[in-house]
Amino acid sequence: VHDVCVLALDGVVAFDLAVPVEVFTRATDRDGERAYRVRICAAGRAARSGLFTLRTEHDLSALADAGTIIVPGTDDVSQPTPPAVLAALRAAALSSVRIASVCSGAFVLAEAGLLDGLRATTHWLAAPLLAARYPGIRVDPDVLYVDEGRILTSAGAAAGLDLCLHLVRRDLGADAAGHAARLCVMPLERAGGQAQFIEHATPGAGGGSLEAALEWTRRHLHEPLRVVDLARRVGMSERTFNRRFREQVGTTPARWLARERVLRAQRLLESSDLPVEQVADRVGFGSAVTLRQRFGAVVGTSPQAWRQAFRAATTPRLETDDRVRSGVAEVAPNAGEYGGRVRTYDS
DNA sequence: CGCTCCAACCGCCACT
DNA sequence: GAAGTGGCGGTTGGAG
Repeated sequence: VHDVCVLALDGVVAFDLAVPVEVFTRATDRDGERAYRVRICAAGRAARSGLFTLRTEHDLSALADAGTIIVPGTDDVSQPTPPAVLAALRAAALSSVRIASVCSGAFVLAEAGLLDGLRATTHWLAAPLLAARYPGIRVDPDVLYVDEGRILTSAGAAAGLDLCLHLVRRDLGADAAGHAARLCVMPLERAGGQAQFIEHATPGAGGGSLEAALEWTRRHLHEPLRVVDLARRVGMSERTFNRRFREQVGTTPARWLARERVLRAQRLLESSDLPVEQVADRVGFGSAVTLRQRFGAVVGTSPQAWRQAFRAATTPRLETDDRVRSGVAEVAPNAGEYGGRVRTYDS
């Protein structure tokens, strides 16, 4: 079982802490078994948090054998992180562990020197401060999360949810992530590159929500779809449709569409033996070449490699744990839409 | 890998 | 005047 360790610092934001705890404790693999072992650890086994103090069974030594470390935000980024915590994080980073921050947790990673030279994000309010304090970090204040492979950062708390689901999708596949998302009653799983600001459609106002249109589109992914036609379907000009789309979804129609097609393809690869050529066709990509290109940008690996890693990770019951972990590490060493070497998408 | 072509996107602006 | 719409055209980037 993949080992997730959530680090509780003094002043930890309860919501940031709860999100990974809930997502990872509920996520299940294909056989319905819990896929993660989740621990909360804190220096001295205790952490203050606003209205309460949290006591836990694990101290910082738990970081040493974690597969994934999550660092939630704290309420005061001007407070220096205890040296012992920084040391434990640095030591852990030397292994193959994956480290992710939520919200202002990015400041802790930065302080530990783990973000130098990397792209990263944090809550939009704190982004300027992060950039000013650590010039070596390429701070992107506009995205929900940044995946640099072994190091991931996410924006405000709700983006932490998107980040956790993203990790589940990398580890266990699109189906498991979709299931986890439904447990959270998430309306849509958002891509990392989406804007932090999304104008929420006020019911009844103006042209109305695009949600129905998105749903229709998802059901017709396999058809050739052009933006003009989608706009016509909802009775808007292409120009207005583009505008509404950016406001409500946080990205452009074509990018959203490509991502939806990739996620559908990912599921098909997991659940069927269809050749890549046919998978491409079924999800509406013009060719297998196009599928491979887009798939790589989103998932960080090739369709064929994903299928094999997925099979290897889920079929045999014995030794599943190590295979999940190492399989992922091998397949997606720098995965993600925003992985350093992977072609970036927005921005 | 490089080339060509065209859809997609977006700034600008006139118009409701 | 404020707010929203949509057409135009230039640039970009994706598909083949």
